Amino acid sequence: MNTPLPLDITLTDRKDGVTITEWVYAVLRHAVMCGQILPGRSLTLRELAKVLGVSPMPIREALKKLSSEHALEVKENRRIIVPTMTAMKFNELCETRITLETHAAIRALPYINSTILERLESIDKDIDIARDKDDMESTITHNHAFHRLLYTANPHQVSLHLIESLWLQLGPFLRLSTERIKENYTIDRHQEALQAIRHKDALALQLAISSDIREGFAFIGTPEILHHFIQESAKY
Amino acid sequence: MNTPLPLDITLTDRKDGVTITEWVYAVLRHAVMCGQILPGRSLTLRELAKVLGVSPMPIREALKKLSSEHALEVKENRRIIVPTMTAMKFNELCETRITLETHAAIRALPYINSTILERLESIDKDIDIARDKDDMESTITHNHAFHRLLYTANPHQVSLHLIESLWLQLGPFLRLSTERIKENYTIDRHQEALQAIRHKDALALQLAISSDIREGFAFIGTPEILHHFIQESAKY
DNA sequence: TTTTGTTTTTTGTGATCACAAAATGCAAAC
DNA sequence: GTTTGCATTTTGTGATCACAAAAAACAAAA
Repeated sequence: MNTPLPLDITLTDRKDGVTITEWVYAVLRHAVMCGQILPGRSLTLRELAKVLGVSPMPIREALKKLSSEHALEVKENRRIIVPTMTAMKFNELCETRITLETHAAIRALPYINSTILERLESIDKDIDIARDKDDMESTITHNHAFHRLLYTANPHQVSLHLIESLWLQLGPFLRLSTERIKENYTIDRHQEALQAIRHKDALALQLAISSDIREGFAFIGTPEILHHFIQESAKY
Repeated sequence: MNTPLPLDITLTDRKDGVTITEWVYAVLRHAVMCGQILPGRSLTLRELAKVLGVSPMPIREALKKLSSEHALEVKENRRIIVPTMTAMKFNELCETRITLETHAAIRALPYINSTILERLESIDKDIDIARDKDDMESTITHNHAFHRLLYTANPHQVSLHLIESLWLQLGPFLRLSTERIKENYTIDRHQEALQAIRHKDALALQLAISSDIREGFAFIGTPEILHHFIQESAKY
């Protein structure tokens, strides 16, 4: 049998007016997004209910919601697991991210005013601070916030939830990159993106975003390293 | 108050091994996809439970799943409705469809063999037959099957469920096009797509798919007509 | 040691109920 | 006619329970 592995999940406070289901969803989503649960780990209603201190019902709804966003996977036996990964699927996810996010960025460009630009610059500073402190969880969160703010500048935008679904599917592998992210001295392309926004240069923005995404997964290095990561995660 | 409008939904048989929730989901999804429920219509657990002859529980799960795919919308008061539409949002949905589906088609192209090609040709014939019989529901279903088969030729494909989410969001407006689809003598671009596939011509395929999608909504004609449609649906 | 068959436990599904919040219906007042 | 206030009904949420299927644990046989 597999080791139980005690499920180290970041619990937040439940705000007023938030239903239990919504809170459970947010907690589990954050855990997946930040790679706190390894691929292949199976999740049961009663175990999570115990860990989060609620009845199985809200867990059920939250797990189902995450499953339909492909953050989790319902297997044939109805067991719910964090999806496993293949090198080809990983590549598809990255390429789809690039296609969808450059699309969203370009269509948001006309709506970006000075207020939004300032907030983007502010978030970019937060990312640098978090990275300097080697705070992985915070770096990921702020990085997502940067992209999210950019795309939602378009008030008619419909693609964010598609994009977030891709983030969720790649999430479990962000943890595996923790060790390598330092040695590789990864730097993002947000400065180039901001510059492109200031000049209202759609082509430059497209280039910046696609480079940002592609280089963000450069820690993978070679297909061999990715394959090693996948094998590693499959042990549990 | 609004008229109750008796909810005319196509009920199918429930196969063995399919859970009640899955069956309810399939039925409601098909209803939304084919525009059998008008935008703005609010759906309640107990009403649907009565119509489908099941307990409220599976309805609850199915509605939640459809909501997280943006096929339905959970309002602030927790009431679940078929989403309303704006002209700008409609446009965004179409453009996102084009971006995502051309991406999926191009990445599927290397995997299309003669077997798949034959099945695509077969489905295309089905579409023509259904259209000749003015069978709207069947035309829509076969058209989706054509696109779905094309994209899933790529075994590593991850974008289909994103694409289907867009189909679901546009679904409620397919019914509104029923009257106009005949007079406009709409024809699809599937022949061009098949030709491009035979020649392994990615650029031609991209053009065929994007034209197919764009012209598929040409019945909208002008923003004024779309606006009229939206106003019309808002009455209920 | 490995395999096979049987028992026990745990699992998700779905039904039912209690409850607070929201929607509705209806009457009195302007 | 229109608005305002209150009583009634209906709503989704979440807890609890029964149940069949799957998983796990264990025992007997090779």
